[in-house]
Amino acid sequence: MADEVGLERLTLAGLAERLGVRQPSLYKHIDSLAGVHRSIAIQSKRELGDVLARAAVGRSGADAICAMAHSYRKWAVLHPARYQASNVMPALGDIEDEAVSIAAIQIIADVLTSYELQGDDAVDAIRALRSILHGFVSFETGGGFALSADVDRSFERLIQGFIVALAHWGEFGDNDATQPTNPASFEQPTGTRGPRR
Amino acid sequence: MADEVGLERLTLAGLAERLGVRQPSLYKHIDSLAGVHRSIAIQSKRELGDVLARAAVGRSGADAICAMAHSYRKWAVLHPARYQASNVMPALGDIEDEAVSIAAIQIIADVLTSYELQGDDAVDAIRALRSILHGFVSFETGGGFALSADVDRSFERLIQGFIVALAHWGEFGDNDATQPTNPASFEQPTGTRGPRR
DNA sequence: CCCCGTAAGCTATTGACAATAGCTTTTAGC
DNA sequence: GCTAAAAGCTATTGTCAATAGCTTACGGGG
Repeated sequence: MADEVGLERLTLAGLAERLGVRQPSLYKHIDSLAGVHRSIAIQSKRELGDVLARAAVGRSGADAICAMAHSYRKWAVLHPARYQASNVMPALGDIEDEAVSIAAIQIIADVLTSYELQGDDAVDAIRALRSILHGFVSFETGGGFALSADVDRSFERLIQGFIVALAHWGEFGDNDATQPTNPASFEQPTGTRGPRR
Repeated sequence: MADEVGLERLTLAGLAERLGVRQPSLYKHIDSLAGVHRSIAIQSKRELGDVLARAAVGRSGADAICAMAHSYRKWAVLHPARYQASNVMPALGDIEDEAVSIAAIQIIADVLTSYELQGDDAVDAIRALRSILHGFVSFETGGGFALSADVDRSFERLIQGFIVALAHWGEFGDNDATQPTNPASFEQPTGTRGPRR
């Protein structure tokens, strides 16, 4: 229902109607609307993480980045509301949500390991890749690319550009790559922090 | 108020209270909540466009891209709700909204003209730059960059990476740059299309 | 077979909020 | 000072989330 009508127009009234049930009856199965949003977010993060992991298996380097990027985009376009939900930050102290959030981001981080970036260099690369993917997909799913020019081609270009930039990654920035590694572990999704259920 | 409480928690009830007025009195000045959102969006797009234009004046090439990117990010971080509003797509046929949307995107396009990209090559570059900026800023304003690593540095890295990729722009993609130019003219913001007031 | 506990549904109601109708007060220009 | 527009108000409606409290369907153990 979220993917059909949009996350913000997912109402309990409408959901109950679809289920052939009165609205208060839903509360035998859910906590609140916020709880539903949280469930969708967690499920979506898990799904996206799985999709990305499956895309990257058996690949490395630029090949892995490419495969993952295309899977990311495809999944997001197919499930726009779920994609949106996957970018909602966990509520403070929501351990389960935090876990799946980190897990999904870790997949992206892992794909970059073959470039053997250290410390902040790696953090920068992960942030860059996440930004690129999210930015492009946001515009695409939101209808922000109105021109007739081939969107597939634009995306391919963007990814190839990132791979080129990665090859030169050490050449710009202050290059004080002295921090510990495993840098992705605690980055988070974006968006307003989810309510505490 | 939007920047303080968030765009989605901007209520007419709350707005009226801040103004020391009863909620229905607001309708002497506004059409609807959707109309308020539209006004915020239009004003925000205009503001962002002006900020970008001011940043790029007197510069060209990588210098202009850099200056514009940093102004973009700074404005977005200072006015998160307005930034969000600036990415809402105009309602179908909303000429004024469409005009300011295109104008803002045109600034970004203009900054890339010194690279003399033709047709789809230029469209790809504009889409790439918009994606990069929007993706990064979305994560930053949404708290998506949780690690302690320097966010300024990550952003600088991302922009430098894009500039490097731009220098190699002809080397990847199908390179069928045969379409007419002025490619930004009708791209649009992202997000769900705004309601018809 | 019945009893009982639980799961799942229902009606009624409340409170927040957007929106409209219709009336009254302010205020600015002549 | 008069008048008309601007700006405010109360009262009300409709949608939606949420809670309270009751009823029904069902399955396992005595």
